[in-house]
Amino acid sequence: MKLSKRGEYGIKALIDLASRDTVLGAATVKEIAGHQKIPVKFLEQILLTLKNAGVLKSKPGAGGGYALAKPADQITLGQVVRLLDGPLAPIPCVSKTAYQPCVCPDENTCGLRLTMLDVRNAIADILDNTTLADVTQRMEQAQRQAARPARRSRPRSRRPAP
Amino acid sequence: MKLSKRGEYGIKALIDLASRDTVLGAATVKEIAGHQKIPVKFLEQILLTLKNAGVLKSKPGAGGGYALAKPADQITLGQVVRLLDGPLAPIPCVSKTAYQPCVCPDENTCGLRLTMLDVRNAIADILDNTTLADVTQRMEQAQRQAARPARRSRPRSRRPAP
DNA sequence: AAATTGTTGACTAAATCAATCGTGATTGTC
DNA sequence: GACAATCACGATTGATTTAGTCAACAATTT
Repeated sequence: MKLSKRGEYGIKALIDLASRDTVLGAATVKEIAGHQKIPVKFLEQILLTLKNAGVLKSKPGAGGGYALAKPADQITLGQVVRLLDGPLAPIPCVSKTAYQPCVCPDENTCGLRLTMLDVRNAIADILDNTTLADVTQRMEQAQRQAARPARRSRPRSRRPAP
Repeated sequence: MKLSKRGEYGIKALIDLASRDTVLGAATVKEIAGHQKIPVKFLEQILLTLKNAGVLKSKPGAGGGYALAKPADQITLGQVVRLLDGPLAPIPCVSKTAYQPCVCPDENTCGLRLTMLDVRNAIADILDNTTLADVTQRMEQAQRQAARPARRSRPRSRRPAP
């Protein structure tokens, strides 16, 4: 059930790009790699496939680099994970985008399939409804909460021990 | 985000065992492998680790085989997947059972982590609350529904074509 | 036009996962 | 007690994924 390094690095790079000032525009592979502790050459591969898929655009030459090809609220994590990591579904017979039949005699009564379908839907519900913009917004919110004293840890009245 | 073959085969084997008549008791590796189309030798490994973890018990020799070590409603898919496939969490820094710190400067404001934590919780909610008994029960229900004519496919009054 | 900076693509090495093979040890039956 | 069935274990092979390298190619700046 785990996300590959490819997917992890790809998302981190996209978040990095999305949380930059939009005016700054392009960032170089080296910058992102250094900032996010990602092996440079591996990141090149990843950004390249993201570019070929239309998620990123790049400008070669001096002063060039990578930038988002569309607004951050139009890029979902679901798209990205599927691109870099393959289908979200734990097993192919519950995938919507890369369905493959399995060997069981009847898919509609297969116990494994029924449960894994739930899992797939739960994952897809989250990732397909979370955009890069959502993520950066949530990060900023978390940073604001970290800055001011946390409300939850405020001491509250205690009951006397029984 | 995918389930390994090891996990898939393990769950299938357990479902197979759980849906047998409890009186029948043990089933042999060969039987299960044949029934579920699993390579015999691979299944041996899997059932062995399930036995060592206390999920299965085995009786060697003629007339022997594997059986559940405890009632089906006390075995959750979460346990099984973790045993055979490792932690449920997509990335180690959101795992409850196998937490590993990640490289990001602050885990509490890491965008990737925040989203993947949601995903982990969604997966765990399902798998840790689904027992083998739940699965077999659901299978029987699906079979009953498949047997009688489906209500949804009943022909209904059609509108005239425009 | 040359130098610099950066992308592109092909290729290789290491690690993990899936599956198989061979053999030993244990139990029940005749 | 001998035989057959079955689990137990270690080692090995092959495929896939991950990671990293090298050598070209493209555009911008001077």
